[in-house]
Order: sequence, then structure tokens, then C-alpha cells
Amino acid sequence: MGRPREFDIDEALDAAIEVFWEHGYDATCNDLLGAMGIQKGSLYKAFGSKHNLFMAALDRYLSASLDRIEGIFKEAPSPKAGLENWLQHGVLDLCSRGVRRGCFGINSAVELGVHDEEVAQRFRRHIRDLKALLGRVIAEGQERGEFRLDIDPRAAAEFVFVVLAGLLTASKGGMSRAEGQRVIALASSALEGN
Amino acid sequence: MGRPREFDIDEALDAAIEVFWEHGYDATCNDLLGAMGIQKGSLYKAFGSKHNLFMAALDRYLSASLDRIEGIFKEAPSPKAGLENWLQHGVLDLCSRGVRRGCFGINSAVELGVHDEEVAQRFRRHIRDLKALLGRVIAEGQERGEFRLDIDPRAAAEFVFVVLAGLLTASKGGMSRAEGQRVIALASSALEGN
DNA sequence: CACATTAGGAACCGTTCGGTCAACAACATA
DNA sequence: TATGTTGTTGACCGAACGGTTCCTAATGTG
Repeated sequence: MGRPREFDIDEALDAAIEVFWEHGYDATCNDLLGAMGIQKGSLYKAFGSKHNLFMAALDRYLSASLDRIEGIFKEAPSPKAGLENWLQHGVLDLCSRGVRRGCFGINSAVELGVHDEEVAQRFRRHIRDLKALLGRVIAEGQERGEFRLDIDPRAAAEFVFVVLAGLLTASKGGMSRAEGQRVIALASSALEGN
Repeated sequence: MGRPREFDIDEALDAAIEVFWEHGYDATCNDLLGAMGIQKGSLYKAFGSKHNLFMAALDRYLSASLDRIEGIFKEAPSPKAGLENWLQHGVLDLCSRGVRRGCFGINSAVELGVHDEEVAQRFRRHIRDLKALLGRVIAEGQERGEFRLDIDPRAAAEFVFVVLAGLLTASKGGMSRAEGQRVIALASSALEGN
């Protein structure tokens, strides 16, 4: 009952994600209102505060991000191919795209994680889920003989995540797609044992 | 001529580095003034603007950082030992220290690099210098038989840098020292060819 | 000692920030 | 149609921001 909301929450969140991704947490309310196509009162009715809106946007981004990665691995013919697909297309796209804005989740963790325990917690949980997923993929790859057997899948997952995080960071320093591919090749060689 | 400055520029810059490192570019002038032990007029007389102060602090940090790394490699008995010293002590200290604040340079690049071309430029130059240094170390290690010969030293340097950047980022996600060491071990195996 | 020059100190400025509020509009229910 | 409830709107608020100004204090130079 009561007057129905005139905008779609998820569409508004997607717009907010873009703005926060672009400007970080210091995106102003006006930036957000413009992109979300609503007025201040509606924003505060729907989300309560700028920080709540940020958390909702971050949650939506991280969740969608993990879903996308899961999809890539499901569609791939093999664990190794999935890992390469993910790194090559998903990550390197972010690296060599015109605007080097990296990953919204990592950006947020670097910018806010130290002082915002809520953000830090979401980031830790996301990393845990992502590493669990990577661990399963790598373990399956080991069973298929695609990866070395003498490494712990969890350690390998941690390693892959670190390489991923490093690639996204290095992309802000002007790393080219070709350089990124050489790095991926070297990282792969560590998993495949030459 | 004129009244002499009552504070030391470099000491003030070191204090500013700490504040910017802790709070990012959004550290307030009051935070800075308190830490630097000076008044607003003095700050603007000496640096002109908050942004100029930030650039001066970043320059000083990056320069000192590179000097420190160079020192580690010079003191190490071999390239491989130097690389391990650097990663183990330098990097993992940052990871497992109580406050996970990462690297001031990388933090700045992630937070500001997209929109502040001046910051992006310093970061690119620093990466270039750092990779050049790493490349020389790795090439020397290859001559001594410590590293695989079938990889380009520049590619290996890029790889090491990516792993470093990833470690600093992952440290914000709660990576423990032990996990970091496993990652370093895996990365080393990629350079040493098992 | 005068004078030019530069630093220190504190009040002050315009702007913009995140957030609030009261009036009004649109729905469900009765 | 009357009522209760919720969303929308735009004016508004106090606080804090980066930066300026102006006066005073301390130096080198003639």
C-alpha cells in the first residue's frame, strides 16, 4: 500500500555502481542522483544514507561478478580453458579498455578497506568465495592432469587471485595487453609445472 | 633574506606522507597541519596547494621506496636472495602489520590514477624504473644460473611486479603471512623452473 | 637602525557536502 | 469518496572543506 516507487531499485543500483566505480566513494550525491534519475528525497527514502547505498551497490557488484565468473567456468570445456578464458578476456578487457578503472571491488577495498570495517568484511567474504571457486576449478584441473599435482589447490587459488589483483592494479600503470598476456603465461607455467 | 622557515621541509613531507597514506587524498588540511606541526599559512606558503603537497609527498615516497629496494639488492649476496629478501621482509611486513594500509604509491594510483594525470604519470614512471631494476636483477640471476634462461628478463620483471602489486592488494583482504609466503613460493617456482 | 622580504598565525571566505523536512501526489483499502 | 500510507519534490540546514587575507614576527642587507 502507499504510493508505488517510480524507479527500479536494481536499475538505480546499476547506475550507482557506475558512478561509484568512476569516482570512488567521493562521488557526490548530485552525481549519483543524476545518474540514477531520481531526487534526493527518493534516494534517502530508499537507501537511508550514502553509505548504505554504497554498500548495496558493492554487494550487487560483487554478487554479479562472482556469478559471471561461475558462468565462464561452467561454459568452458575444461578447468584450464576456463581459467585462461577468464584471465584473458575478463581481466585483460579491464586492463586495455580505454578507461582504466580496474575492478570496482578492489578499488573499494583499497580506498575504503582500511577504515571501513563493513567494506573490509564484504571484500574478505568475496575473496573467500572467489578463492573457494578457484580452488574447486584447480582441483578438478589436477584430476584431469591439466595442473601440477604437487601443489595445494588452495595455495594455487591464492596465487591466481594475487596475480589477478596485480594485473588489475598494474593496468592502472599502463600495462599493455601484450605484457599482461606474458604475465599470465608465466603464471600459468607455475601451475602447469613447465 | 627574509624570515627563515621554522620547520624542515623533508620532515614535514614525511609527516604528510603518513597522513596521506592513512587517509588517502581526502586527508583534510587540518589532519595534515596537525601531523606536520605547522599552520595553514605556512603550508600554503611552502607548497601552494593541497595537490602540490600531495605530489611532493608522493614523489618523496616513490623515490625513497626505489632507493630502499636498490639497497636491498645491493646488500644481498645474490639476485635470488635479494628478490626473496625484498618480497619476504619488505612486502610481507606490509601485509601482516597490524594496520593493513598497503603501499602508498599503489593506493594513490588506484584512488587517483584514473582522473589525475599527474599522479598517473608518476606511477607509470615509477613502475618503469622499478621494472628496469627488477629486470637487471633477474638478468644477473640468469647469468648466475639462479633463474630459468628461457624467459625474457623484462617479462619476468613484469611478472614479479604484478605479484607484488597483487600481494599488497590481497593483504587488504586479510591474507595472512603464511598464505603470502606460499604465493611467493609459487611465483618463485615460475622463475626457477621448478 | 631602517627597509625589503619572507614565515607564522588566526580569523575569515565562498562553496559544497551529506542529510532533513514539509508539502504534495499516487496508490490500496474501506 | 474518505482515509491511511508511502513516494516524490525542492527548498533548506549546519558543518566542513580548501583556500585567502591580513597582521605580526623574524631575518639579511644597506
